Amino acid sequence: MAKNSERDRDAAPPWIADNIGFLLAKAGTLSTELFRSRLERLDVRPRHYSVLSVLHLHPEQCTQQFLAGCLEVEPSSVVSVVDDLEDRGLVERRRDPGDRRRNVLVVTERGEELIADAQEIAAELEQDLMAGVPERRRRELRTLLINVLGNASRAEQAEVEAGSAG
Amino acid sequence: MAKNSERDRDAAPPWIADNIGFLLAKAGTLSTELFRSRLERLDVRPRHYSVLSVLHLHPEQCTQQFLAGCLEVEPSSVVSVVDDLEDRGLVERRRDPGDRRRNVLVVTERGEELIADAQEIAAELEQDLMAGVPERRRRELRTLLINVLGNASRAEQAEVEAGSAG
DNA sequence: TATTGTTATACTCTATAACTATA
DNA sequence: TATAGTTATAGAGTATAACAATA
Repeated sequence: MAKNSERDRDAAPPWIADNIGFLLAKAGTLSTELFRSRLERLDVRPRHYSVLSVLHLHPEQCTQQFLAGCLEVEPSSVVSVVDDLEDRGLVERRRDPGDRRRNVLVVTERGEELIADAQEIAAELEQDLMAGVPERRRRELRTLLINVLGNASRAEQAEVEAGSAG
Repeated sequence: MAKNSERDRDAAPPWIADNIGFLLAKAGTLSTELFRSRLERLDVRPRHYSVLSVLHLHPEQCTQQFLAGCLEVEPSSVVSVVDDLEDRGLVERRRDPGDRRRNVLVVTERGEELIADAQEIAAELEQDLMAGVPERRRRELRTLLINVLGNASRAEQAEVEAGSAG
């Protein structure tokens, strides 16, 4: 791929430029891969950062079910991420005394330190991805992406309903 | 996840709204999944559409290496996609007489028919994803995403160079 | 019975490296 | 020697389904 990287850096191939879906997919995977490689020095991956972010912003009574809902993944997928984080002493599982089925997740001090470092990396990445784009445009991109997210969720929901009806 | 889908449809969780990387990743995977599910009735997946699109737009002397370059994937990843397409009679591999290492890929008539159908699905999906967004904003989103793509490629390149230097 | 978390399993996508046949 | 394509293999990420403990 080395042969093409120079061209790729200068301009997107013309055929992709008019396909929003492809642009979104490519931008998503590229930025995730970049984030992954920069997170390596903290020995965590994007999914760990996602989980830690949610915990950081919802310090009270955060269960694995809640996490799965926030991240829109299956609860079973949360298990291994929390396992990793717990093994590394970044979070603790605590049985909820009020409902002993539940694990309440608590970020440790080391966890908070790592979150701070990871947030720095995330902010830096965002600066790099948005280089040359004025703040107004950045806000606009955010708004547009949230709009796409909403539309996509609606479309997905419509398909689910059509599927169960037909 | 059914319990959360209603909330998810109405508003993105607040913590993701200020993280461009997460928004990009989510929008990318969501739109790809949606595209995948709509392509199902043609019995192809997004990757097949990508390959067919490139072939459609570069009808002359398109090799697998060229494809890999356009799609920014490893040449080895192209093989199974072309296998699928050839098995279904949508493309043909033809040895380049001028350089017998090369396969020149040719879209069959059936392939062109499928491309037309798939393009319709892609256009419809784009309409759905962009619902409520005026044309001017859509162009802007495209421009911003291409900008992100360029920045990401540059950042990736910088890391590769730093890695091989340090 | 329903729900939380867990395990086992499988599937998709992609990358790496070793191989072949040509150049 | 280098390049085009292929194969085998492995890894990440995620989903599904069955299960245990608890409600």
